[in-house]
Amino acid sequence: MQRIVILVAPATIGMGMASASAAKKEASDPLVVLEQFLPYRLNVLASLTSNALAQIYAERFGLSIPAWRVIVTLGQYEHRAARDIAPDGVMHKSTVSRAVSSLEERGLIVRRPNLEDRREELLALTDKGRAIYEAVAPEALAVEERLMSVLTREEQHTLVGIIDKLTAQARSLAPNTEEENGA
Amino acid sequence: MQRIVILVAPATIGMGMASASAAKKEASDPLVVLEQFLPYRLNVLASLTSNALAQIYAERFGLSIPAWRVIVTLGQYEHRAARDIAPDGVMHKSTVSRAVSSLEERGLIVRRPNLEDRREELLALTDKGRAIYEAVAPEALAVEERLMSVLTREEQHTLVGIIDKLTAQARSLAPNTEEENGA
DNA sequence: CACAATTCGTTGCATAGGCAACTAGATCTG
DNA sequence: CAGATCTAGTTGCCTATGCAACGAATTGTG
Repeated sequence: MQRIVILVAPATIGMGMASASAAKKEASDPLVVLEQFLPYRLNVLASLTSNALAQIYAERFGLSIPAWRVIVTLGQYEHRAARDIAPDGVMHKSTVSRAVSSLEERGLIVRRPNLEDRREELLALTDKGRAIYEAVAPEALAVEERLMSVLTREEQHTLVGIIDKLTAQARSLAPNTEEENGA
Repeated sequence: MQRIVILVAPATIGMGMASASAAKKEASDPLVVLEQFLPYRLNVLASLTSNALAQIYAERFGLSIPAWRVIVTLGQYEHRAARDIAPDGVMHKSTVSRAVSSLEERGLIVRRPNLEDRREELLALTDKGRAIYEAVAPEALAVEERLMSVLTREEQHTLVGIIDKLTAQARSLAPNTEEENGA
């Protein structure tokens, strides 16, 4: 089912607002139309998407989104320090720290001090953690698959390039903190 | 010295990734590569984008993102009930309620009981509120403009269609309540 | 008309997560 | 080597916000 956005042409200036339907009347000259504002649309899409996933992570595997990101990263790289969990600094280090603690308590990952640099600890999945990883990953991929299935091959390909470009640009527009900037 | 964030732009699986640390060995067969996982990428992009905007809203105008959404909606529709603020149910009603209270306290909007249905209240910008709207809206549009400027015309056009499709699909994948956070 | 069900909006509660201060360890400067 | 500076990770604090219960008003059903 397609959601239809009806675009109403700007109303004439000076129309009375007496009737009840006035509540939905457009202003004379809206500067911004929220439903067309790209950052808003991106947020709506991202939220819907991660909510669908978060539901799976939480209900079926007891994982928060930060925890999922730790798990999947450790499935990807056998050993990682906490600071390398969110490669692009998307998660605040305190968020990672708490996710790691919680996963360790549940016995899904282990921390081993790095003898070459004792500030950091190397993380790795336990067997139990790997089992969860192997159970949740296909489900996550299936959701991604179902999402993308509404796009043509060409659109899928284009989208990846667009996201690359926009992400790089968005990064340059947020001149913020350089490091573990939360996002 | 300064930590360098390495941006890998192309979507192709990175092999020659110049890594700073030795602990980046890839696992034998990662099921999911986080940096290529679409929902993750969408979240990163949406977060970066709304962070850039949130900074403007907050620092220059003292507005939270929910407050901005209320303001821009009232700039678009002269009178609206609170429940129609987030047309697609992206904001939880309690979030809207709190944003509305805060904006009213600051004298940026007024609430008027709807005599035809006294459960709801109609909201409207005050002059002060409209002034802020007229100041912040162009800035928001400028950010959107700068974001989109890295895309070709065709990509821009394609993107809108893609977001429409993906949003509709994401909605159908999250059958339950459609409340959402934002940013 | 009475009463159940629904809707709008508010609020108490609990939790997530950003921020900043802190500890411990490493690195850089002289 | 000593002190300054930087980095990894933790934690207290605080705000934002989802949830659910609630009151008030409306609508639907008999």
